[in-house]
Amino acid sequence: MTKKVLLLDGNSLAYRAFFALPLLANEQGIHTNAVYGFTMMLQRILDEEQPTHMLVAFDAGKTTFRHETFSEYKGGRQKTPPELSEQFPYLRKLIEAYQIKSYELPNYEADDIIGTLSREAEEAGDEVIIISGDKDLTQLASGSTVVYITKKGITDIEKYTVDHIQEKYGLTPQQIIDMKGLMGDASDNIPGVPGVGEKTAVKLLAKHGTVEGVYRDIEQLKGKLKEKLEQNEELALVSKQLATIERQAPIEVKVEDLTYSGPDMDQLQRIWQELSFKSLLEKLDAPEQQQEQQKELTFQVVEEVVPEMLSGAMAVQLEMAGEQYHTEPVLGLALADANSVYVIPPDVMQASDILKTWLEDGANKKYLADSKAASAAFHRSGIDLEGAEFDLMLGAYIVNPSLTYTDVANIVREYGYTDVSTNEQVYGKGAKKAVPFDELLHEHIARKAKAVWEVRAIVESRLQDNEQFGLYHDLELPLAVILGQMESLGVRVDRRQLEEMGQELTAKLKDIEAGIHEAAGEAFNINSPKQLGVILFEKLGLPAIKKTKTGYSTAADVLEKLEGKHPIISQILLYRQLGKLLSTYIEGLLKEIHEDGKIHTRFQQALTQTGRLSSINPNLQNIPVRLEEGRKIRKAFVPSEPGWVMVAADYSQIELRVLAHISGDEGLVEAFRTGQDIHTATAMDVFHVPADEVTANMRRVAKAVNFGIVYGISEYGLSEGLKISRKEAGEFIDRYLASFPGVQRYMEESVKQAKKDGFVTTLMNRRRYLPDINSSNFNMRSFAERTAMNTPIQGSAADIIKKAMIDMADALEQEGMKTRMLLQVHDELIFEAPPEELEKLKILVPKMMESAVPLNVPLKVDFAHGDTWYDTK
DNA sequence: CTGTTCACG
DNA sequence: ACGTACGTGAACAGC
Repeated sequence: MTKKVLLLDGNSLAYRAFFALPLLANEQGIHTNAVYGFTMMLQRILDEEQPTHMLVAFDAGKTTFRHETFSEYKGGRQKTPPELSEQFPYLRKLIEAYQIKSYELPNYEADDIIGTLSREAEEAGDEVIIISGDKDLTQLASGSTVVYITKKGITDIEKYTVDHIQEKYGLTPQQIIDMKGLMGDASDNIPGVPGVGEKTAVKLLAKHGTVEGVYRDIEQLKGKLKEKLEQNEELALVSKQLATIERQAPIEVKVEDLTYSGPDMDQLQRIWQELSFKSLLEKLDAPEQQQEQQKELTFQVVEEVVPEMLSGAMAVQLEMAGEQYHTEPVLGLALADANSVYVIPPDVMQASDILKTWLEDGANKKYLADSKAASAAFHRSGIDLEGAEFDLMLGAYIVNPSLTYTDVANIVREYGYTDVSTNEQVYGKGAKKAVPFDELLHEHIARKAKAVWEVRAIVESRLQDNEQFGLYHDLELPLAVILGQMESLGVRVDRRQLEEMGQELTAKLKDIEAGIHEAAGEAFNINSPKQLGVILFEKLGLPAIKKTKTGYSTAADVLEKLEGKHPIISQILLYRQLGKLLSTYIEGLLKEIHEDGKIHTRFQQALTQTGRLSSINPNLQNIPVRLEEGRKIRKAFVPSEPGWVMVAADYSQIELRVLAHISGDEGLVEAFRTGQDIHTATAMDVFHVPADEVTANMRRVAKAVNFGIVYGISEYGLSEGLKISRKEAGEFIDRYLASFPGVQRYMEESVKQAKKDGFVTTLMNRRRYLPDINSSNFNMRSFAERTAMNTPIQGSAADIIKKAMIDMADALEQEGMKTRMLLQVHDELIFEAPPEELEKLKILVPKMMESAVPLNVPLKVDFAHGDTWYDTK
């Protein structure tokens, strides 16, 4: 029988896991992230691969035979952080519990052990999988050996087969060694040839095969490259030698000794407990045991609500089986305080005036898991909830927006409370999802209410500690009420209008489709990038510009570059554009119109990492506007009262104004204070010309640079945005930062703050944690750095419009106006209004929005109205 | 259930 | 050298 042999690079994987995950710790304060990451990876591999033989190889000691060749090998490496060193004993114990063999050999590295064993296994005709975080190991790939290299994260894996290496580098596995020889490896301090990087190395090897081949043919080369190669021949050969994995190490283990037959479950459970791997333990002993672990809870299912049950402050859990709280049936209501828990079935709830009165009295404080969902659902039953004093989801979101807030059980677990089951445990998932029998359901609702009651104080104290209580209590909490009202009110949509547009579009699409099929010479699915790729790049022979993971890219920017090369391209672009309108906006929106003729979106208030809202079922924050054909969709969004008008008010350049404020950059502040066109002003400074000499192109460039600045600029990003070279993009950035030194300072400070504190903040002290900011992985770190620059800007803008919404809602009520706020689209607010209020609104709306938060530059709001949303321009 | 594409700010 | 602009949601194809 052939064996399936798994060889793991213990040190490399532990390092990867350590840097990929935030610093977790168990109850004794021992850090566990590396062991945890290793475990997750291991579990996944065991599930997927089901090996018959396994070994974890470790490096032994500091020096190896390679140091005899090159004493600086792996020199300049940072010392292993103590937070990681302390985890190695646990890692060993864990491997022991899995009953996996481990091995190390003085003077050799883990690579060499793996190299030697994989050779033996191959010779015996066995299948081998090598797992490491180090790409060096890919040199071991062969017909029967695949090398898995962890990608960002730890459970994500890239599989290096011979073919994959060929495709990715155009090299054989053996040539990986030659590549390392030429380009070196900074992390192992292998020098390589100075000035030769991956690109050059690959080019050379494609032509000359090996390092030796390059030097054999050295006379064919010329210029700088030849010079560099000649000067460093010795270095190249030594580097190659260093990069070569020893496949004949004097190891004492044999492949036959590595049999794997599963973990010792008792031992595994013990070590997981020691490390506090709760989620893994749960998986281990299924839901039954989890139920048993919960503390007993007494609750009373009531047939009638009596005043004695109701106190001045209670947790209120209104249970629905799904997320769509605008339509989802109510399954029951639970009330909890320190002394008692009551569960009220839906019919009892509906019938009780006592309960309705209590819920509508703001003097009674309610603590809820999701106040917006509850009040929207109560609203359907004719109950106007008042006095929502605590919202678990919002509180937890403000403490840390990076977690997902969909389930009470998962939220309260973050705060150490475990006496409640997850929705999945109670309702099941996928096809098996169902409402359970009453006893189970009632207990679940009761436990949720109790959990909210118990956890409230902890969440609030965390908010206080972080100086975020104000943000939570005075911004997000009142906003939830307003959003709930906006959602319940809904937006009126003209069904007929959409249907007519749909018919036109359908006819047009049919014509275009026929034209495309004719041009292609066959019928195919234009919506399938795979089929389309074959037609364009194989059948029609157009040049493939970009590739995706799965094949040719056919994205719009690629197709645009091909326009003019073949008439089919512009037809495809048009087909895509109109197809999107039909399926997403015509058919999609029609499906979302409720019986009242309105669309009731849901604003997610605890989702984005920056503090913005998002809109779902449907998304009303991405209704087309940039292209006229799409913009017409907005004609279907109409006032819900006859004769009323739609009103739109949007902030002009809010993000750049926020940047001016928080950076304090004098030039930027001055430009806004004097009311200049900001892109023109930027162009003047960047190109050193007076206003009347700024050309349209200069302004276009300045605008793109401004965009880039807000996003956390990178040369590459700007070069893509402007379709110019990276070098030119870099020059624009340098000139911008020289012109606006305050902005440069802000960028540096943001990154510095993130590195020091682990998070960045907005104007109102919203936080975003950036665990990757000190990552050793360039990509992850760069991403985190751009995020550190962007989040305070985008997030502060979100803070401002949220405050404006609260002020605006207050003002409308104060003034006793009929106007209704309907939608928020990040920097604009949409209303419907009776015409007689228009004159007043023209003053009031900009005033409230502009004064929401005082900045050191003015905020500016543009106001428009019309018969439909389309006409508010 | 994931990847690609495309709509918005 | 690395391979990206920041933040979202929905439809569709193809496993």
